[in-house]
Amino acid sequence: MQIRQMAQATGVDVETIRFYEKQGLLPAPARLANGYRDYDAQHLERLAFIRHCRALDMSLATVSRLLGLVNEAQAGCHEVDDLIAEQLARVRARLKSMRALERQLLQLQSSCNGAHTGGHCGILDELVAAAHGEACACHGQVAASRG
Amino acid sequence: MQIRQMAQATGVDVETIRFYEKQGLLPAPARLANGYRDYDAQHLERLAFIRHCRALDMSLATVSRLLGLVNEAQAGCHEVDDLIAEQLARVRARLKSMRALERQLLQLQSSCNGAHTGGHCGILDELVAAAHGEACACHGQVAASRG
DNA sequence: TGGAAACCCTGTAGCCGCTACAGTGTCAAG
DNA sequence: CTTGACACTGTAGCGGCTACAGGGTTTCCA
Repeated sequence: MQIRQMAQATGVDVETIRFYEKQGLLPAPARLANGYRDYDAQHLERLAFIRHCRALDMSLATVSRLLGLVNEAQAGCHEVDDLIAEQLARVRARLKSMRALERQLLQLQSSCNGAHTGGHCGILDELVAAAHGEACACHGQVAASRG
Repeated sequence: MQIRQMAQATGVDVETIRFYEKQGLLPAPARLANGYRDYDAQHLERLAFIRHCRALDMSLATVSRLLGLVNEAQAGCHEVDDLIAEQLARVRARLKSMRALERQLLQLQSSCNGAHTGGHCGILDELVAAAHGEACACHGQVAASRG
């Protein structure tokens, strides 16, 4: 199975597959006589596993740890629990700050008085005022970050 | 006002301030005889504005556009509206996918049967099965992305 | 006067997870 | 024999910082 077939079967970009190999997430496959990569079913499964974990927004480092645990089966079961719990915690932390963001943006949006033809823009006024520290709901607030 | 004082006044890292200057978000300040940067109140205000927008998770490109509109006042009012609305849309899209993620992780967590001493790890089994495409709730799901 | 600590400067490299080339080789069809 | 689609390697770019290296300046204390 050549790289394009792997790509089509999993929906993963060809370059991304090579990238995963370079990163040590996918083992280097056999090569055909012409030097082309030749994948088997195990590679396919592993790639699908990686993408599933990535869909759960795990970092490649986390996926890598998880892949290491797959082979140990029950030995690493507690660790698997922990990894998932950590991931959930990260997702929840981001959710929390995203909800705060949404609230703030809504508030900002409502500060537009709709009178676009004269006077000042309410949103800009709010933003500038906030920059001054007056009436600012979000100082000290940290925006959602990747974990 | 030297760079450290700016940093302390705004809670922004010194290196980040220089970075903003390099990116064209902060105008280059005057220099003292020894070559040190010498900021004034306008820089302080602008930096605070930038940080406020960043706290709302806007990209530096968006902040830049917004800064351009500040000077035009009412002329760019519609554009300000649009920028905020776009930002809100981005935040909401991410919120949506984050909520999906949370659900999936919870489901995964509950699939651990708690019997860590024998048999298989339920979470790993689920992940592997999902990689096969069986019982997978998240294929085609795109994880939260930065916008 | 001398030396250490704390600051300033510039420039560059690293982080993450890709993505997008450039430059080259290989293969199948017309 | 050419065209086009694929394959390969290697490197640079994205965003938003962060962290150096390698230098200069200022301040303080002995």
